[in-house]
Amino acid sequence: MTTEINATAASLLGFLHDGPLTGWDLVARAEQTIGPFWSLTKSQVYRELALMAEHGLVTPGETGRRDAKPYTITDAGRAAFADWAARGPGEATIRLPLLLFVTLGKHLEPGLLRTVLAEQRAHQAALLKDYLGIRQMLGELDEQDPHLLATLEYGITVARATVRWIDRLPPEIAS
Amino acid sequence: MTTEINATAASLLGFLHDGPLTGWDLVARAEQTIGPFWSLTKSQVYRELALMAEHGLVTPGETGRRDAKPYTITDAGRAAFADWAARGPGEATIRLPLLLFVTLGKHLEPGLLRTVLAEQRAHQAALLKDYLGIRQMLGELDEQDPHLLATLEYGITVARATVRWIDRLPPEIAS
DNA sequence: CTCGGAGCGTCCACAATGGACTGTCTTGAC
DNA sequence: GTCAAGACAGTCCATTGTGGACGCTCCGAG
Repeated sequence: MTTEINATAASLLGFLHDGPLTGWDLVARAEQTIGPFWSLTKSQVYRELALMAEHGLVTPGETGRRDAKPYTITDAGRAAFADWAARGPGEATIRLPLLLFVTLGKHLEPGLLRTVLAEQRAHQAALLKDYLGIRQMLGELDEQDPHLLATLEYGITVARATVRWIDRLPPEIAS
Repeated sequence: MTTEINATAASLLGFLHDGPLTGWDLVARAEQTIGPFWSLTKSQVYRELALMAEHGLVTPGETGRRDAKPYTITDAGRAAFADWAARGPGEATIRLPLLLFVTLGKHLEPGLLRTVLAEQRAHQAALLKDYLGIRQMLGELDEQDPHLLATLEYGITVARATVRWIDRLPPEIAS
């Protein structure tokens, strides 16, 4: 009978499979790996770590420099993680204020939607450029974790698709 | 000095521009228009409606059949909406458990990721088919709100991109 | 040496989620 | 015609997620 954990806790346990990490590290790790596709806040991370420690899924180590407290995954933690994984990924949670702007376009000040779309296009293009840069770099360092690569690839795919979508919007919208 | 509202309240006010709606209607409306790109729960909607009524952004009408209580947007409500819109769309919130699965793939039972990806491919393909069906239907009814169309188009673009992404994943992942 | 900023964590108020629960009306099977 | 299933409409609560303020500790540039 393993402890039932939520997706947030599961993601932390996932990262802890690679070795002990502090809360701070975990936030950074998530940021670097799934970045925009898995939001995680400090508050959340520390809360879950404390809870998981209580349930024995994780054990805190000696606090080191600057109060850094590394957590190590336990066997129970690994079991809980496997258990969560077996239940499959849950529903996605998505809130895109940009799309809200688009669907409510009719009720916005004229021209506002146009401006916002232009900004977003620029933003997505910049993002895409970043991703491509990272991919290039990883290729040169011949870092080859296919899972990270695949996630990056998803970012590239979606950013590209978004830019193309904006470019093909009919003139009534890009008014 | 208009009341500062959050994105959720703003979305409700946006829909109310088209005429009075009950909380239930608002949930349905959101579902039909931005569907997967703007999550809204009942609890949230009723809470915001009550708050907005308190602030005079919205006025409740006579409760009709089955306790249905329609809300009408006020001038203050329209002002608050315009104000929110002028501040621009905020940050997107995204949590894709599928991507979490992919990046943590290394630590999953062998084969699990493969299964999950196959399911997701099917899911996205079905979604895409739905969207295309809706687009077709709207075309025939020559319903022509370009904003709704644009949102639909986004769904199509992303679903398609996702399917292609899955199809092109390297064999080490679709192991 | 010192002081500004990065590393590390706590805490809190507020927002969002999901589901249990309660009622009301409609409809269609019998 | 009735009555059960299920759509409509809303309340409430526990849990989860978000964002920022705050407070320490250390490092390094000047």
